[in-house]
Amino acid sequence: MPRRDTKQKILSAALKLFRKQGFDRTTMRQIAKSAGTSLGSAYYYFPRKEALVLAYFEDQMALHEAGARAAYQTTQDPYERVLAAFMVRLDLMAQDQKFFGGLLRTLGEPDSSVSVFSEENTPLRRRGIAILREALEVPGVPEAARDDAALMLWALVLGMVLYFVHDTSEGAERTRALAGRAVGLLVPSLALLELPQAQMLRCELRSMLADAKILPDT
Amino acid sequence: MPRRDTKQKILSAALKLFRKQGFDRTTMRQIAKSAGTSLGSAYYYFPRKEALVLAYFEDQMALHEAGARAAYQTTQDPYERVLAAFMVRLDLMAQDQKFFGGLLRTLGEPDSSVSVFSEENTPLRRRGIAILREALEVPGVPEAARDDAALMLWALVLGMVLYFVHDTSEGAERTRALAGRAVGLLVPSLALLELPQAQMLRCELRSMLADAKILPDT
DNA sequence: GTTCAATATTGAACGTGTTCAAATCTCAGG
DNA sequence: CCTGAGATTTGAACACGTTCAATATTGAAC
Repeated sequence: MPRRDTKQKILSAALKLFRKQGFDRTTMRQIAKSAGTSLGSAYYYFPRKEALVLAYFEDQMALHEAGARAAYQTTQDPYERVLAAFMVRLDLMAQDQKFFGGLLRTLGEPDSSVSVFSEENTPLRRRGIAILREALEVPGVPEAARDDAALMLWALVLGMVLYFVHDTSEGAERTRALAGRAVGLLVPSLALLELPQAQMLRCELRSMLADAKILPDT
Repeated sequence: MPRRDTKQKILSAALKLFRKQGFDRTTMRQIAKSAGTSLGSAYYYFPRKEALVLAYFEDQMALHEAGARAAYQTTQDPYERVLAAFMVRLDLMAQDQKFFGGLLRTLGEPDSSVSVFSEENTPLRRRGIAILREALEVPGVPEAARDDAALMLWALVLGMVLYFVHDTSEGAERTRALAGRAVGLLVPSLALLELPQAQMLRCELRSMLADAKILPDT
């Protein structure tokens, strides 16, 4: 336990305020004060306001991985495994609807260090894709299709997050239902990716996404 | 021609500056000055900085519609028609890569009047979906699937825009190629939407997107 | 020309994200 | 204990998005 736990205090304070007031209505000054530190100190640890949300998202990744892996132990059905990964993600975000939009603010900033799509955050994307790929490591999914399927599922998770921040239903039940249906549509189609006709598309998709720095170079 | 054309002057000045400097690096003060008006005046016409990009996007919609319809005259092939709609969109955006991220900044703000997903901008979304649906009004596409297919294609356009702002290739050639491939994959699959099994999914998708205010209520 | 309601313009001011030089703290080494 | 390098904290200041009360303009009606 480090003597000075400032970074964690700031993040905790931020999350509490974000949950209560939302991203935009929470000021960095409030966060610093609530954390018992200065405004400059908050910026020392988090370069931008959005970085707070991103840091939280990163912290959650470990929980997501653990939760998903626990669920993977219970079933070999690809649909159920993928759905479990989606639901764990949603469970983790349950209290966070008011401020997860903050994560989306930087989507269109190719060079920003706090964009999910930035080069800096390649490891984060890699992990997000990897945990979904693990769901597909079962007999029902062709080996050759797993990488591309994981990528598609990752994009779908992003779409789900976008939908989630707009969802006004109790317990985000609409998001859950939609995710369930989307997964139910997509997962059985994975076999199509193994077809020879899809081969060229798959290679091109991967290379293009890598070039746009969305995917790690392979 | 109105005596005072301030709104248009501000928008023109903004676009010129955005193209040169990008969205974030262009200040409202610069825009107002360049338009020969005051900062407050700029805000009189555009409630937020992002509203400038949105207004431009709206203006482009008419051009998009015209361009797409012209292309639709030349072919009855659904793939070609849909692809044409996508390419017209990209042509219109060609000079705008540096600032189209500004349009994405508000994606995660459900209540913001300048979000593409906001209730205020339902007509805009409706038009975007409608022009794509027009592409599908040909014999090769089942009538029952056209609405849902148009919706999916609209989501794909959004994904394309997201990819576009990250694309570093000359003339956004990568975006073009990816769009071509994606359309080539999706359009032939439209027949699947007519299957009885897809019926329930389609109804549920529509109702959910409507409830999240992403789709117009029907 | 005058009047008046509606519209448009203005610029000072505010709030907030962010910056940064100065000061302080920490800890390992002597 | 002292020293010094590196890390951390600080708060004043800056820039910019945004606001808003006061003022000016416009155009229709008389």
